[in-house]
Amino acid sequence: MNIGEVAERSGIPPKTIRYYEDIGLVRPQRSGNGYRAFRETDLHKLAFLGRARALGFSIEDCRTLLSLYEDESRESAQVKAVAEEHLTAIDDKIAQLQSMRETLSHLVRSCHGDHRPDCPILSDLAGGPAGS
Amino acid sequence: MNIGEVAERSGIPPKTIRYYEDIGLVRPQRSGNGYRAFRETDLHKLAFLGRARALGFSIEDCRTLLSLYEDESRESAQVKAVAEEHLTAIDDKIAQLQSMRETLSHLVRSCHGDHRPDCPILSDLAGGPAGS
DNA sequence: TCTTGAGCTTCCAGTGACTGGAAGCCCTAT
DNA sequence: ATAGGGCTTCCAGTCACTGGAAGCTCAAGA
Repeated sequence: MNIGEVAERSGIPPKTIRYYEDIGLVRPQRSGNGYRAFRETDLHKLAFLGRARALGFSIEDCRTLLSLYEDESRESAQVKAVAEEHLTAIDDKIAQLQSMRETLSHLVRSCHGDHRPDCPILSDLAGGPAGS
Repeated sequence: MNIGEVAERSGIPPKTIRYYEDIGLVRPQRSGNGYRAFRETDLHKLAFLGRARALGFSIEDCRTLLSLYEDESRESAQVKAVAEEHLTAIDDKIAQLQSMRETLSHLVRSCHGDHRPDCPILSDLAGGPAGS
């Protein structure tokens, strides 16, 4: 398989596949013409990577997960630990965004949003409660 | 004021303040010795930037918000538009993270996490429902 | 056979918003 | 005189790609 077909079947753009090779996540063989020659296992790996990335795992996490996947003697606890840590990071991120969201939506609601210059959003940014 | 004092009072690290000068967000004067000489208005601007960044506004949004802040003839609708767009982006991000969170927490719950190698997390990554 | 166009290759640079580090000047205190 | 801390600039690295340029390969059509 050439890179184009792999890209289509895995849903990962050619550029990204080349990048993954650069950083050692996949190691396709080469044909005589210098083209990358992917086997089914490479495609499988890339699909794995695509799903892991879609769940927000970092590239380094993906590397770990792939190596666990290929390690017959892994312990599921290792996988679970990686996933739990990531889950915690996601929760933290959500909490942070929700806190921003709360402040921001409050400010947006309090701004009349017309042709006049007074704006509680700017007042808040300019110095906190001085504007409220 | 030198950069150190401004950093302390605004909560923004010196490196970041220099970066903000590089990209034209602040324009401190210079003393005879080449040191940056910040006035109160510069400090005020940096505090404004710190709050806007804490709400997740991009640097470009911050630039816009600063210029609106300094524009006496602004219309509050302009400010509100920027904030609403950002709010929508935050909502999108939260939704995306919550979707990840849901899938991931489901997988984590279904993994026994012991010394055995079978792992529904890896099975899912390796090909979706084939592992369940 | 020649050409055309798509697909492949590599390499370099840019994204956002900083952050770390090196080399070196300035200022104050001892 | 020297030690130290603070200031300066510039370069490089972060993360995960992504765009673009220059050039090679291959299959199809005139």
